[in-house]
Amino acid sequence: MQFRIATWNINSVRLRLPLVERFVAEFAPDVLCLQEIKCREEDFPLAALQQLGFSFIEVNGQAGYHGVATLSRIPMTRMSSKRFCGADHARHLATALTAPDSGGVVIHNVYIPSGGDIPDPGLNPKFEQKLVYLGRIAEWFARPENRSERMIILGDFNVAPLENDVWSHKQLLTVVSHTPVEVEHLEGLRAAAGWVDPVRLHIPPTEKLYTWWSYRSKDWRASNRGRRLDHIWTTPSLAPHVHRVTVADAARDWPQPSDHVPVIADIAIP
DNA sequence: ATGGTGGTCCTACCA
Repeated sequence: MQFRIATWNINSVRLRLPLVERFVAEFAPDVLCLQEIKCREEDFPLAALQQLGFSFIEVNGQAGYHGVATLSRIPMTRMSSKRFCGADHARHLATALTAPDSGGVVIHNVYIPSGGDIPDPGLNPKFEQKLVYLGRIAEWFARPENRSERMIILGDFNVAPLENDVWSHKQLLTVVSHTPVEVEHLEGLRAAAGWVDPVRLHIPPTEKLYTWWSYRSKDWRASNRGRRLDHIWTTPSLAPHVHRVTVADAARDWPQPSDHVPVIADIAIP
């Protein structure tokens, strides 16, 4: 079985429902993981998204901020929604594909805290919370009972780990999202389950690659001061079966865009 | 060096 999975920080699913519809029409994902839906479950545009063919939809939402949702055309069940940093934030949703030929793939859709402006956990509680979140989610995946052979973790990680994941490694070393301490914490999460980054297997680390461009620039493509904040990782056994990856950067030019663009992986389940 | 934009939901807070 082959399927296409995508992650997209949508920055309000209600406001940008037309963009989700356009993305689905143009890119036909079988599984779509959204972050920053910014609504409660009861306000989620369920019927409109079911009409796009997603018969299986799970939502972990809250009013106004954060929130994640996982939509699937393939049979899928909800597993859990953890609060890794203690705060009452809707930032995680685990589901599992249940179709017999889907390999029982477990999908962790995450929205890691942004971390505020000052990269010092002593001065900035938001930065501390980000590091705590990364530490706790790593601890969770380090426990064998929380792992399985075929897993995907994807979402807005709010960390650009590699030098070519940002427009200027040197200038962003002290900017939240690319500081060494965040990169170390993200590496802790990666190592906890032996996660592989198949996006960088397909697009080599020597190439610049971004998934986010700030709203605060006149011409995002001309200035191109982007960062790769959105990621799709798989367990080692799944990584060789990711046969294509796409960053749908055209979506950054759609009307009233999100500041993030979708990242897509095509996976053939062995 | 600074301020630049955008979403939620009514006043700041968050990104």
